[in-house]
Amino acid sequence: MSLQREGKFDRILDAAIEAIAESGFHQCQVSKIARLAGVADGTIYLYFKSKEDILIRLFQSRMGEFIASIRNELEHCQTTEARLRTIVRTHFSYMEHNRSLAIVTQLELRQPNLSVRLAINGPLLDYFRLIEEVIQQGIEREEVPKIDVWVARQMIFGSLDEATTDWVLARSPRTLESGIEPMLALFEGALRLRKEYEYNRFTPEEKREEDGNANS
Amino acid sequence: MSLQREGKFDRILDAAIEAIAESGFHQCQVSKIARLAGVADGTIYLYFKSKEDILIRLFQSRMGEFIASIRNELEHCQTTEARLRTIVRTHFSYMEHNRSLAIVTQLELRQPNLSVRLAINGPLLDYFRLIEEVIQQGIEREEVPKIDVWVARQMIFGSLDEATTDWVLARSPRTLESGIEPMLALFEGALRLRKEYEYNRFTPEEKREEDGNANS
Amino acid sequence: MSLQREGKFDRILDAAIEAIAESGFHQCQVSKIARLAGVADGTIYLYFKSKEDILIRLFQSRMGEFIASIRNELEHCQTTEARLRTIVRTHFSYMEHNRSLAIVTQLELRQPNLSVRLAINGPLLDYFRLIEEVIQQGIEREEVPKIDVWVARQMIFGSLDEATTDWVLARSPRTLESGIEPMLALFEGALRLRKEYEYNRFTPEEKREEDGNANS
Amino acid sequence: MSLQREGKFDRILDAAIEAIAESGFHQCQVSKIARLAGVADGTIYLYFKSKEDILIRLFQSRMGEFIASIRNELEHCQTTEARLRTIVRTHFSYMEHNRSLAIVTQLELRQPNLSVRLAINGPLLDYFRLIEEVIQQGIEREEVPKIDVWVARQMIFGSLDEATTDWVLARSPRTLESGIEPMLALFEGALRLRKEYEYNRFTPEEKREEDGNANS
DNA sequence: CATGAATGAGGATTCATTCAT
DNA sequence: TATGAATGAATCCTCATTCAT
Repeated sequence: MSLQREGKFDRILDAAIEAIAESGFHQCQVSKIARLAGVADGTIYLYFKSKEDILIRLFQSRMGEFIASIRNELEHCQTTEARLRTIVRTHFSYMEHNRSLAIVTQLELRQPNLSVRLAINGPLLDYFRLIEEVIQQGIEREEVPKIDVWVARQMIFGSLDEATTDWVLARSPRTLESGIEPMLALFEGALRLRKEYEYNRFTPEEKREEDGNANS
Repeated sequence: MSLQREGKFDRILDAAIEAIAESGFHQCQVSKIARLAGVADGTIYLYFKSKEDILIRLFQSRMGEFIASIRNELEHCQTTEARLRTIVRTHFSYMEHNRSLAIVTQLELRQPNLSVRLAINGPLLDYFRLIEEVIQQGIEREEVPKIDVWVARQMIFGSLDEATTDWVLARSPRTLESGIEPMLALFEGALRLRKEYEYNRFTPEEKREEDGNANS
Repeated sequence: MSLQREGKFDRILDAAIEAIAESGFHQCQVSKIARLAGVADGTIYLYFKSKEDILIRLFQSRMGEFIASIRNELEHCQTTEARLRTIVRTHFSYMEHNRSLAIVTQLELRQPNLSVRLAINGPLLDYFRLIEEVIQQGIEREEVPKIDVWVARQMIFGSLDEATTDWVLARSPRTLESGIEPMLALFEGALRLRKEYEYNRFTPEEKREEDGNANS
Repeated sequence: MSLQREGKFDRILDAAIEAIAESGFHQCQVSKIARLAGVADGTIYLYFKSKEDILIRLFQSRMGEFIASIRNELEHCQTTEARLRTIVRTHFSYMEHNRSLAIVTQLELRQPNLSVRLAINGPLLDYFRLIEEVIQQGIEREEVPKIDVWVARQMIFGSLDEATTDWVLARSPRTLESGIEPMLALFEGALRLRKEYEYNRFTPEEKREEDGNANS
């Protein structure tokens, strides 16, 4: 029963992503989502409080997965460089492999609507915190000089977000993933990242390990 | 006559900025803008094609001014560092001194609506081009290594935009202008900016000049 | 379900006839029709595409019934005289017994609006064809000399229509039905109708039969 | 001055006929009429009370001319046949030579609007009276049996009107004037018109005179 | 007389949401 | 749980008319 519930919940969420990506949140009627999900209009309201709630829960659910998967990958990273690389790579490839979701995230979720913004804030602040932790850790590990963590986070998230929006709007014909290395290089410069091998040149085993991660 | 026309055009635009910033574009009735501007509802439509057209022309007009003023200031800059500083400083202080406009720009203009996006694209691409020109010039002047100009622009604009949105949403209690120096430091690192005095250490007079500019 | 649907469709149509006859099509708000029909405003749009569509479907529906009932009565007529009488009598009595509909038909449906005219044309041409068939048949049966069928139809329909409009506008205090016999006499003269008894004076049984029909 | 006044009055009227015929009364903005007439919007209101007043005065003016010209021609007619012929011929050829006016008369003037109808009624009743007089005179001169004058007028006007509307709507490819003779034949039959030569076969001079008129 | 910029009333329609079944 | 027919709130825009010049 609960499984069936979740089945329908996710079916509606998936239908919503496609429908909203296709026609936009306002243009997309609840009845279209219902049709795509194979349920009656009224059934939507057994799982979601409102149309807006679909958008919010959609973001919370997918963004939660996204952050969890980054956190998981970060576990295996030894260096700040590797951590940054993980963030950039995961951000770009996740978006590139979920274009409909990216459209919703980059365009439709930018609703000037207060309640949407507030609800979105939660997962977004989680992501911000994650980025800030990586920077903070870099500072503590002395890979990064004492910089303004808040502003650095703005830079990192803002850059990733802008690149993703550019790609969604097809402002350039490039793939999103082709931006990983150049973006990473900028971040490393911005953070004055001292690479492991630069100061740890006598512990080549660490370096190798890290290289492996970096190239994966 | 034409003067009066322009007077009314701008009065409506100013009224729209306040009204939209206060209640949001969709929630804000045309009659509210008319009331604020001190004209009849119908008069709006002598100057604008539609409610949406107000939003579009608003952005085009104010963003045009903004870009023109940056371009003007850039004329007087001798170094890439000074140019970057001009961009960051002008961006942040313009927004901080026009909070209602910033709200409209950062929140209301992010309409997922296609025709709005298309109309907004023009001035936005102008701004992108301006940033890219600064970077390109830096490369040509060998102040900046050969980097990916497109991605660097994404970083710079994305960072400024995210910082502005953070400030508008009051995600932090900081002023926007307090972010100028830290953000600039990040950009300089990202671009591996070779400062004038580093390689021109024998022409200290230039350095002083540039410093003066930077502190203005 | 479908029965309820039809029930509501007709209730809206009846409400529309009353409301439009009372205040005119343009003056009559959709919400007034909804109120009269006992449904919500939005419900109207489950059954009709637009306010104009109500007017069109109204004519198609009622004019369809009207033509069908004439066609049905014509089946039992043996002579052209009887057929003409059926047309005149049915036209006048139908209108006289449905004054609101007549008002809509004679006044409101004369919208100079193209899409209304086009939609109305269908049933109207049906009626024209019906009249022309009666005349043509009269010619073939040699009750009527070879006249211009098209012009004869114009005369018959034009006369009936004008008389109905006169009555609707109360240009005379007469009842519409009091015009049946005089109008019929004119038509018979116009068509030089050779009455049955004139050339069939030796088959009085036919005459009687036809008289019976004519007076029914 | 008064001449100039009339000049402008008529220019506006002519502009209105073209504009209304082209786009319909409701679709045709006052400013379009003003542009066509070469005057400012406000000037219209120096000559007409309202937009509706244009329509009304237009009909009164042109219909007045039309009726006057028929009355004038009727003066020279000796027989009812000649008079009927004059009415049919003048009606059809006037309309055929003034198509824009015909469009306005047959379509746009059929406004379900009460004040328009009332104002139109005047000239229309004049025309009705004119027709009725011809019939009445026919009865008095014993060219026509004692028939219902009111209904006969309905038939005559209704037929002419319907034929004109058919032509305006291009329901048939025929010219309007090709309907003169067939229509006249129908009217003569309807009125049981005793032609002069039938009962005056001993006064051939009258007959000749009338023939001449009839063929003109 | 002439202008034309300014006025402001007025209503069809959509679609998220409900609730009887 | 699931349905889907019914609900009804909420607003942009047009354009005839005015009146200061």
